[in-house]
Amino acid sequence: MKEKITEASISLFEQKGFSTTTIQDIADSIGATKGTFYYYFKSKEQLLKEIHLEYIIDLLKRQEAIVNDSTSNKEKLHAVIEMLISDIRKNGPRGRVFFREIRHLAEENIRIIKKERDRYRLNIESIIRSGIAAGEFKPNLRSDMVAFAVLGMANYSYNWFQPDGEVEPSELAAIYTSLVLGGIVKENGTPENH
Amino acid sequence: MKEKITEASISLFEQKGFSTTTIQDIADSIGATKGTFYYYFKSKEQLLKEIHLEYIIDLLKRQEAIVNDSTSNKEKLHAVIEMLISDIRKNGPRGRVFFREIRHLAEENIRIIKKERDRYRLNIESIIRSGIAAGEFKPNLRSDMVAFAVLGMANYSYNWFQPDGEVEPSELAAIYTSLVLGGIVKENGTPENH
Amino acid sequence: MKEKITEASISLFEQKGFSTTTIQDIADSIGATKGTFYYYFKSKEQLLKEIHLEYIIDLLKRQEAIVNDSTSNKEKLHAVIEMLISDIRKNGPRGRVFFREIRHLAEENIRIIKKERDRYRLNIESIIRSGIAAGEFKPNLRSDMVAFAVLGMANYSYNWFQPDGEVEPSELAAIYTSLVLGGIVKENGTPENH
Amino acid sequence: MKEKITEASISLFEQKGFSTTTIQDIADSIGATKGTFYYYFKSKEQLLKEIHLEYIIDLLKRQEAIVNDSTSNKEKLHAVIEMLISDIRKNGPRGRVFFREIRHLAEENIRIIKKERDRYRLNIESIIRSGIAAGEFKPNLRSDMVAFAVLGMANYSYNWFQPDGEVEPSELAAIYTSLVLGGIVKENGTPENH
DNA sequence: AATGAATGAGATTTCATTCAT
DNA sequence: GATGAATGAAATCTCATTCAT
Repeated sequence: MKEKITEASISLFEQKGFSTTTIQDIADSIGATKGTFYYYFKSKEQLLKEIHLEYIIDLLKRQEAIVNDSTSNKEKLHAVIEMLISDIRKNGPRGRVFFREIRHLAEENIRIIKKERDRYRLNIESIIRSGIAAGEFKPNLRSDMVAFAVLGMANYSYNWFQPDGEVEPSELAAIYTSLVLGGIVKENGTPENH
Repeated sequence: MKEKITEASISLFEQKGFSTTTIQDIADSIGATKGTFYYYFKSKEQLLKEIHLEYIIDLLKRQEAIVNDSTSNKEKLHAVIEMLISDIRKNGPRGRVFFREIRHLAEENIRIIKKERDRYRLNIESIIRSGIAAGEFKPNLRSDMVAFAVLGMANYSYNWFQPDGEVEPSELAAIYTSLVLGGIVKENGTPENH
Repeated sequence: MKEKITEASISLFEQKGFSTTTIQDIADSIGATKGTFYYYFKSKEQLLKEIHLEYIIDLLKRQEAIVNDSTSNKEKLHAVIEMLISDIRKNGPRGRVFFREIRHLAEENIRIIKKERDRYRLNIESIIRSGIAAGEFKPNLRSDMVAFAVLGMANYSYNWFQPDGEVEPSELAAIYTSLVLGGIVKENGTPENH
Repeated sequence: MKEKITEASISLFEQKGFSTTTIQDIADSIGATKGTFYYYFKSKEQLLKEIHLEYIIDLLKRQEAIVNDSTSNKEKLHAVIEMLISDIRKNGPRGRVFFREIRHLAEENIRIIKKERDRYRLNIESIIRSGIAAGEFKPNLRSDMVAFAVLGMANYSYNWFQPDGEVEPSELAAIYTSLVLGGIVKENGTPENH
């Protein structure tokens, strides 16, 4: 039941936004009563917090599994992008709620979540830095800004990408990886993208 | 006074979000009363609509000036990115409200704004397409996905970039343009980007 | 267990008041669940009723034992005051709940309790009346008002008297009896207060 | 209107108790809406606080006027008792709310009110002490306990005394003063009280 | 004897909006 | 132009109570 409430809430938060979704909406959407909601959650905010925590913790775990892999930094970057994008099919709504509604958490919970989110970003930055050190990437990159660029690109796809549309998630991941690695300029002798 | 209300509202919407900001908050923040607000605006939503319209119309106008320039597509892309990022200093808050709060407009207004926003995106897509046709960019690019990538990257900077920090807006624009044009991979014989 | 619930409830009702204390509070305070509460009590009000009844019935029984004693009316009055005050140590919380929360009983139960409470008061009044008739007390006293005065004095002590403080209950009872019997004015030839 | 709300609330709080009285009850009883209530009061508790403060501040002011009079301590005591009792006609309900509902204030407000209430009591104690020093009262009295006794007696009258009944307020005040000053015991040579 | 899940009714509070002045 | 009073609809949350197990 708690699961059911959470799923229904994610779906509603995604469609209408957190503050526009009422407890009544949530209760109605699963055929229960408001009382039931409060039996499982202390408050609306606590529900949001749980949604955020579950999301980022799972994402971090999977990301760190990739980072700890022994492949090249190019491959790591590809894998991280692919993970984010192919996650849209299963976790798109949860992701969108995560990106959009953090503001509605209490100060303290915002801090907790932001720390994890920063860790996620710093892991990407660290792939870039390792790649520079290993001679895989250009020497004078601002690894922090590149990390932000990758995140912006990938996160934004949650707002428009249709995983069941014409382009497959893995295709989009390939396109984005290629863009980040090799850019878009046509050059003589440019090797095929990966 | 209408101007004053708008500015105060943008600042509050940015900090607390549209639905969490009350008319009372707005009135308080300019030392007026709620009645005054309703003298200048029909409703809270109408204010939000005006904020959105002013923002996107201005942005579009400036973007289309760039697109109609006779420079190369590389340069157009650079100019578009630079415009977005250097706008953060002056219009950061307005931009953030634009990106985040569109959901709170009425259906019909959402449609109106989305049309303009799409036009903005399609203009970028069209730069990519022209560049491909002109042989400036790689031939097999998905211009739509590239446009989304550029937008994601640039828009996301509204969430973290400090225009008065260590990196100048034009620097960040250069870094991002370079990334999009030439990627991050170090290659023999790769010419310096721009 | 019923006993345990009652004791815990008295303590909570005393601290937080009847309507502010929840069944959950009661259950928590004895490490049980709300279901358990309802196994032993039909409702929150029934619990309050039992608390009231037990209290007043016991008090009445003890009071009437005193009244039926063959001692003087002065002594009876002293004994009644002493009983009330020395009861604070053991039954202070119950007494405070009794005095404060009667309003939350159902009409009918209020009537029942008030009848007993009145009987308690009328017994005091009757001591005064007997004392007047016996020439122990002043002839023109309003025995009803004197009874109210004694009750007010004694009951109020439930709100401030610390039985484990500097003054012993029997001392306070002596002070109050002396006050009621002989007043506070210094007079020539006034005998020492008992 | 604020006045109207306050009066209506006092009457309801007296009849049903603070926590059992709803904002809806209050609004209904003056033919207004809940919104109106919240236009004038921040919360239910703030209303209660204002009721408490107004009551005790007014009472203290009047009491201290009496205490600063140049009359004898006997007369002061009489005047204080008379003031309390004759106040029942006009302020009975407010007084009952004051005595019963303090618990529902927030910790901090309880502290504020209790300080004033204590001052009221200490003023009575101080009359007793002065009377002892002046040789008006018996030398070995516990002035603190006597003050509590007077307060208990007088306050309790708020619970039963009908100012429009057979006994006049000033009569009751005389009876109580006489009781406190001279007691109830019939003695040879005891002069008439007052 | 005890519990955990569920509920329904209602309580406090918030807030966009209206309107007479 | 501007305001203060008032409102009504709705939102979050509470809680006594029931009931199947």
